[in-house]
Amino acid sequence: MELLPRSFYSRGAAQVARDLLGCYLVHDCPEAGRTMGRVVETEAYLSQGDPACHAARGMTRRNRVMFGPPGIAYIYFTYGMHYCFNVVTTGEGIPEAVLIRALEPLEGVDIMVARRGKTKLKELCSGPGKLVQAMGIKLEENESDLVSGPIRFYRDSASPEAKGPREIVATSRIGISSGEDLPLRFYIAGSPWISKR
DNA sequence: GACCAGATTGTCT
DNA sequence: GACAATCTGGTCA
Repeated sequence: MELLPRSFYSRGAAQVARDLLGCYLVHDCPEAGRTMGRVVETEAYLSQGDPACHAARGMTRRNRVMFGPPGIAYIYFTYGMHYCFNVVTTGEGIPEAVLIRALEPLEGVDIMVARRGKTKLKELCSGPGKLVQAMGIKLEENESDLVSGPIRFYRDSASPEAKGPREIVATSRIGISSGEDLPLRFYIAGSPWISKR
């Protein structure tokens, strides 16, 4: 397992979104322990020509993290009860991010079950709000460093099969009311762990 | 399975 | 005051 370096995030959000598929998201929680999942679904939000991006109308208190350096967590609250976990990409002053939409649960499944109150494995991480709850990611971890903080991404450097997913599908994003035409949602073809077909 | 309404509150105009 | 990068549990088939 190899920690993704800062340079991984210093690229355009669409490229990072594709390359994160098949990587491993790890959260080391001091209280509950470690949880880990494999990224199977992502969405990119761009700084240019993307009305659905939070930063499309300039910097605000909520989205200011997107304007900072890449490799930082952007976590926000929405719909009055859910959180979404994003990765800031590209470069300082260029507000782009990748939303993590679904994971295949791998480690600490018992912890995820307890946090989610669901026993079906497919109900643990098959959606952006669900995986935040299952992984125990908290709003306080907004702006934390993905290279040195409690939330990190790894890739499997050993197995050639795990170097990348077999096939990536690009479709329109989910849950937005503008920019629906852009093919910026990516998932691993045939994965049973994604949020929707 | 598909479709739909309701929950619930921070953020921005 | 409107709306949100969602989830859940209900109905109907």
